[in-house]
Amino acid sequence: MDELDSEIIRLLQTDARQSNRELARQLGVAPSTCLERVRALTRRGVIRGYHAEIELGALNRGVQAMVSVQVRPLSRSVITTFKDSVSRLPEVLSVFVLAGGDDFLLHVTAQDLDHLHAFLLDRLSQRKEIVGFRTSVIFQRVHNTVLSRLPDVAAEG
Amino acid sequence: MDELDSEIIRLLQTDARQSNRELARQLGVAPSTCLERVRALTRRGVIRGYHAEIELGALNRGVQAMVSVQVRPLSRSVITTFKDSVSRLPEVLSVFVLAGGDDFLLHVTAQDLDHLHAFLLDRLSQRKEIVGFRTSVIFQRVHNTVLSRLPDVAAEG
DNA sequence: GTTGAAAGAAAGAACGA
DNA sequence: TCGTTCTTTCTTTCAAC
Repeated sequence: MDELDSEIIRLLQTDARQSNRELARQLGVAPSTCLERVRALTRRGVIRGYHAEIELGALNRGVQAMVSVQVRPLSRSVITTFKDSVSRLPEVLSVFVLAGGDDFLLHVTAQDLDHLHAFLLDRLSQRKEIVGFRTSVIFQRVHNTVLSRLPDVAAEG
Repeated sequence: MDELDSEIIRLLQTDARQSNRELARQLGVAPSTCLERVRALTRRGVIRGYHAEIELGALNRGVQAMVSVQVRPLSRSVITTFKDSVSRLPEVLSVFVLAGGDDFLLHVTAQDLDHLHAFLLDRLSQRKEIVGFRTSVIFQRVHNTVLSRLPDVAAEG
């Protein structure tokens, strides 16, 4: 992970569809060098994939919400089963397994508030392992799609 | 947004770097047709961009957390200023503006727990508009990178 | 809106430094 | 590890359907 790798990662996060030639031109290296670097990054698992970002409204997903969930018992099997089945629901964008007060946080989308409500009642309330959940509608989201490598220094204190 | 558009969106969410030819082949249409559809989707803002997905550990971001934040006063200027400045911090992946008990939810990353702690103390605790925040470390995340269009039907009830 | 053909551009592999 | 060259493949335009 030298400077060149970091730059490649930055450029591909910004625009994953630019050509290898264009990438090489911006980096000031030969296309073959660039291609080999990208392959090595992919082989090492640093680059996990390339995804188009789609406007949620166009996917009939005009409403977003965060749902914090508590389940019981807190056994491995209950957590795994809940995580796997909930992440397969089409409304669910992300499932976060948390430490602390809540066990899960679900980032969900729906066509509108009626559909969100129906999702909560039909898909969550029915589950026996859920002992409580709390829903917060999302007014707005700011998403950083380009992440830099954090400096590799020790924390203070 | 017909069936062909939906399929293009699905395929580009799965792999944004596949060639237009390959896309066309999978859809059973001519490459020129596919190219024109992709352009139209981009022009209409349905396709917002193409991003490489990078392994967070490679970016020195081995620890993730969710931070729920309450700010006061709840004025437009306080909310906007907070949202804008926090979203510019390198540790912050997403800022969610919420309805309900908490005002914001921050998805943050850090090199380790020490750095996360330092971030909370140095970047959040210092802010005068924050009247409280609660941090939950993320054990695990399941992320759906391919989203289908939700069915366009009325909710029950 | 969709297609196929043609020109130009890029990818991918081999090889050498 | 990097750059050059060459062959194959792809992108993109455009006239026609």
